[in-house]
Amino acid sequence: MVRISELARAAGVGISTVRFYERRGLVVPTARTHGGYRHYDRDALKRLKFIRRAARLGFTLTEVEQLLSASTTPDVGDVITGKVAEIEERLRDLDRVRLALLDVAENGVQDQCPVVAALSD
Amino acid sequence: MVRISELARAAGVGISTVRFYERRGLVVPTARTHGGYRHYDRDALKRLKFIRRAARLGFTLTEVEQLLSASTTPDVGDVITGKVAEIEERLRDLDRVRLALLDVAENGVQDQCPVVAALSD
DNA sequence: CTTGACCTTGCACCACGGTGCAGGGCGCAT
DNA sequence: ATGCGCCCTGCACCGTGGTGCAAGGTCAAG
Repeated sequence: MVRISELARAAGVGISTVRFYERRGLVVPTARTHGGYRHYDRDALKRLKFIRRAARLGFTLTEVEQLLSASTTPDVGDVITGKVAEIEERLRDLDRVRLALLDVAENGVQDQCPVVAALSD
Repeated sequence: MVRISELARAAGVGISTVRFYERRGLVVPTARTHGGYRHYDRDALKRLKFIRRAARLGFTLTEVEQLLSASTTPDVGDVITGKVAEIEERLRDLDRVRLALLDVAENGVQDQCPVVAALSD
């Protein structure tokens, strides 16, 4: 059980950010002391790190919430099917950018910019 | 050569957004009429679509700028090497989330949430 | 039982990425 | 040359995702 400052430092985020995520329902303290201090277990750190990385991948906090709830909702299937399809599209797009960049690195630019072409259809 | 409204509609964005991207240097009109009207060629549409999709992938507009400039800067190599590495990390993370979701769909949640576990180390 | 570090809430502020409006000009068909 | 619709610039505003501050309370060591 750690206090908020320790949790925040471990996850590389600010204390205010942890509290902000709590308001959004994403990371809830396991317990509070008599005086109101938040206390977190080891899972909280995992959730925090997950949120940060998912957000970096372009998911909104609302989407992150859906991802987190995917494993606790009764009808898991629907949420997951949609999210997986979404993710697969992103994977395709990301990989196209990657390949286009490598193409530019190797062959230079021929007629039109391959990076732009990668995502423009 | 099309006017701004036609370009915007074709890309599925607002006119103000096109002008906003222009201020950021991302999409510049090919020409202006005597009276100041913007005119765009076919490439502009490709760039616009690229920007939108790259942004959806979690790239900031500054990063999008770097991606677009990757093919026109003199020392292409450095930019690209960094960007490709970045992208590969995202690909890994995204794919972990995808696999975790599929795992939940098939096996349900065992002890700890696999989706969280996917990105928490 | 005091002291200093850390915590609480509430609220204000910030940057990013747009979005919309006002006041005025352009361009083309009639 | 007169409409009508579209365009121009400048500026103000918005939602999202945080970040910081003030005023006060808590916790643990000494």
